[in-house]
Amino acid sequence: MSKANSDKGFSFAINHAADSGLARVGTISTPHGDIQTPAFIPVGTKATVKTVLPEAMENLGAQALLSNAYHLYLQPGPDVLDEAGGLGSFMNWDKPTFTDSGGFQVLSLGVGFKKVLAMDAQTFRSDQVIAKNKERLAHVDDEGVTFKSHLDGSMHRFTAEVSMQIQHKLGADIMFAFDECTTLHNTRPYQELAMSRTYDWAIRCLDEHKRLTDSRVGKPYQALFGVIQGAQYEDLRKKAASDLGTMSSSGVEFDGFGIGGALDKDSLGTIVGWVNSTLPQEKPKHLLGIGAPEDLFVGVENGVDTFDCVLASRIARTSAVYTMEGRFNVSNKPFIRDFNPIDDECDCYTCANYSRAYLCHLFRAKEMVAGTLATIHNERFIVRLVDQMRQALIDGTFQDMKKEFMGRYKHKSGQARD
RNA sequence: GUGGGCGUAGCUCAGCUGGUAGAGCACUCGGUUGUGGUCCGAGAUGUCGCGGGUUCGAGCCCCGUCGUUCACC
Repeated sequence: MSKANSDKGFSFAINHAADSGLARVGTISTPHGDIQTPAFIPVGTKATVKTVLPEAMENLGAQALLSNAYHLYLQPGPDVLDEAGGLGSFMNWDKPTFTDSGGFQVLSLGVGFKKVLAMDAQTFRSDQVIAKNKERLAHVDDEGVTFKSHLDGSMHRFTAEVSMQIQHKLGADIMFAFDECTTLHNTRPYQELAMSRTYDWAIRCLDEHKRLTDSRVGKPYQALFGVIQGAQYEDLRKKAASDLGTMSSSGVEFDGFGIGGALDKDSLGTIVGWVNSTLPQEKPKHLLGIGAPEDLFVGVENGVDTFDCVLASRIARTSAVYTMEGRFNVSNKPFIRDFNPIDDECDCYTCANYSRAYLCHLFRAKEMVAGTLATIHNERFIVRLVDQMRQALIDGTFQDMKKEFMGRYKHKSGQARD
């Protein structure tokens, strides 16, 4: 049992460590309540999980939500959320909240290509991830990032200080340091350059965080997580983890850590293992942007405590749904007359009340509740899967559970049943 | 009744001076990992209204015919 930072209203306790390896079960305590880890944190980028009401997110077991500083800065602006009493109050969510720094978005939405967080080698080779006639909208320098708004083209600039100021106004319980997210396309020298910037920005985030924490008297404590970069390189990842793991500035250190950047899907576990075995064991680790079922197992067994990912909700909006047998597109023709639930092993609201045929109809008719019902299902599926991993860790059956799941879960399935 | 226009993929239409057909949407199926409810990718689809003729060759030219539409009586 270890506990860190319990005097500030934020703490992390490890309740159970796996017999071997990095996996553990813990509790993150925040001013807005606890998060039992490992946990999947659904994403509500613009202060809403797209298509779903906060009550529904609570009912499906979400312990916290993650929003984004870049998006909320552009619209409606951090002052509005500050006046509203913070992100949670604004969106009627009284449980814990996270905000991402915007470091990823100023680049991924602007620099000219889609960032890819985890990819297989085949995808990497294809040209679909390469810029295609897109205007370069962002410029990175040692001080920060200058970028154009994707909404109206206006110019803006984020620095470590700006990101911290925005995130303090947004008021989430857990914030992330401003970092430079690279891709697998970047050269090793560029990765080193970006990592050294992220290091400098991490110090500046701690300094600004300390200044803002002291100046915003009476506000609930907001925790700050440093972000580990270093791409696919073992020495860079371990150096980043070592540097940020021991970093202290203005008398404060990071409350936890995010693992970011480009990750080859096949080496996800290896990279996360390098990082988590180097970082201080007693602090929580968040794996940024990863959430495919098979990747969650790999993350958990390599010591990840929390995840966030848009995948479940994004694919839900275009009709892809998860089941224990694999994922499939419920809008496909075979499901027009399939009156079974999406997954009859699922305990979600959608599966309890609606059929594949109904969802198939809603998607084909382009009705908005299609996205709502599919998102509720997919978010429940992923939240529950990680909850089950947590229980399996406690029971000492994690590897059995993983083997059983991976044996059944096929990426392509979707046979209609009668 | 007379004159003109138009009949090409399920829909709306492109097809230059003749070389056996394309687009968008729809449809079928993939994809989407710190969210631009977007987008990307792949695929299927035609007796070019019908019947003759000219030509080596006709969706394109000629004749007839059917349908449709407009104008004028």
